[in-house]
Amino acid sequence: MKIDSLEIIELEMAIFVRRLTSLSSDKKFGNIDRSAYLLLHQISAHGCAGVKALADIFQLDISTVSRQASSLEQKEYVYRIPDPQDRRAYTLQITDLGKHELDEYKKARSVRFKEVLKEWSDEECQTFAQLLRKFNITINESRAKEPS
Amino acid sequence: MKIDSLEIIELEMAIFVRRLTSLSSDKKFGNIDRSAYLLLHQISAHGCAGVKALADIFQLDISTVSRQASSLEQKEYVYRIPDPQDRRAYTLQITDLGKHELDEYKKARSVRFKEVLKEWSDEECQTFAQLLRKFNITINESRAKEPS
DNA sequence: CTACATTGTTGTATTATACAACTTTATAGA
DNA sequence: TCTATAAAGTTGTATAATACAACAATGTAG
Repeated sequence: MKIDSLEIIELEMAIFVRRLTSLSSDKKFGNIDRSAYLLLHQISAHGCAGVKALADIFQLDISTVSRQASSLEQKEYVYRIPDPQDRRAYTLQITDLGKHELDEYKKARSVRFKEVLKEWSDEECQTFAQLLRKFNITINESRAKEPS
Repeated sequence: MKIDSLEIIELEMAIFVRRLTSLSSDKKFGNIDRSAYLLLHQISAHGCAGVKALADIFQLDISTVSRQASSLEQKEYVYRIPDPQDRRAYTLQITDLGKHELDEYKKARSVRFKEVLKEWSDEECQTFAQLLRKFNITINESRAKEPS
């Protein structure tokens, strides 16, 4: 029944976050942490954006993203383009170095997941990938509808 | 192909952790956080255990678990039983109050997930639950084999 | 008996985060 | 047009979860 599944999901998600958190910090995979990864991925895949927009996307405080952006800028993984329309604002653009690091990081993570999932069948991996993606979309939608 | 799935999993997991982290802290669901929840669940479901054993299970530093345990003890969600064989050690036992709070917390989380997943079919929920559980078991095994 | 190992605690540092105060710039209302 | 308010970002400060190191008490093996 669906209720049973929900209870399993509820518990397993808590465990899952714990496991993934230690998996991620296990190896720092170079200079990038999960936050930086998501930021870099976002501007690399979906175009450059300002601090505010990124904070909205990731449901983080603007100040948090501001610091993450500074850190990325300091490492020269991104640079700022002033917004000609609005002199308060700017957008973050990924640099070649940033693209390179992002790629390396992705590769390192994929290697790790490949090893963890080496006994899983293709089908299981595909299904899991789809459901994870669907969950992320779902939770994003559900968040958008709610009184934040 | 499996490689493609792995790349999706790799990215979606990072997003997933971000989403879940903000989902969990969104509402503090009472007095319990994720760490406390996992600790309480562990000793409730799998019997009482000492700080060392719990740290091993969750891949946390002993000092971290020690503090979490103190915090739970202070809230009277657990109590300590000295180990008669080893006077350095003790085990943590859940109290009735602890059981109650654990239950409430589980319920609150389930309500939240139920809402997020309300449009999902029974089958999808079941499959997702199974794969999450399987992933947690897999990652646990893979960890055990490795040079920690 | 001595040396080493183990369980747990506590001090300290780090990291990711939020909130609040602030600056600069934009916009809307009188 | 002037003024009040809103918005984009930054920086100061606080908190929470974590790790590492130093330590105390106890156990174990040579």
